[in-house]
Amino acid sequence: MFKRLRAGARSVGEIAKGMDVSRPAVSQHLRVLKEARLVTDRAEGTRRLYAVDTTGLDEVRKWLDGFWDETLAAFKTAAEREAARERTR
Amino acid sequence: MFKRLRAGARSVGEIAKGMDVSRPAVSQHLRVLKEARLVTDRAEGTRRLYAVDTTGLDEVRKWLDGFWDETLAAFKTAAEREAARERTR
DNA sequence: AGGTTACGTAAGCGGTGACTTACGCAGATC
DNA sequence: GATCTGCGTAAGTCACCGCTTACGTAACCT
Repeated sequence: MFKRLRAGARSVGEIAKGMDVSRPAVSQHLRVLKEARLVTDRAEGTRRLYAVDTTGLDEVRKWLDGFWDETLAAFKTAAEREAARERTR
Repeated sequence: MFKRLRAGARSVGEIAKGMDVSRPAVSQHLRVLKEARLVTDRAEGTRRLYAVDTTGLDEVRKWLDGFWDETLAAFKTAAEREAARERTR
């Protein structure tokens, strides 16, 4: 779903076509993506175009960066402490 | 769970203590983390120490980097195409 | 106005995943 | 050898998630 939207704005029907799920299922997915600020929607006639939303994307990116920083930092200190413990044996 | 392991090697009981799930539940989680190469385990007497595995961590990191590259690239070209379409109006 | 298209939403259902309890087993301690 | 500790695993239960079907609605068309 998200990979399809990366290529540009798409209508619900276009997204659903070619996927092995029904159109309402796609709508429901788009709703949670919208709530997560990962997509935006705008009406165009009877159709409804969805596109990726950079705001939520940036949030995810920042969160992940922080996660990696914390993980690597914690792992580094843990490794150093482990090495120190090894040395005093 | 993973955040606890970041601080260093922990036994199953230590991890389970303070969490709102039972010890067997923690064991099951650790099993899937182990299969995903995200943790390693070594026996120490009757206890079993778990620690983060950098190999699986690197794989995740690489996959995420590729995902972000693809996403941003696709989004960029989509935005440019959108801008061009706007200009010819 | 009537019909068609494209969509969202409610209702209902099945499968799956995460948990708990119960049990078995290896290692330590005496 | 007996017991205790720490753990993994099997079995069973339950809530939740994602899907489909059915229906209602707004915008376009003639």
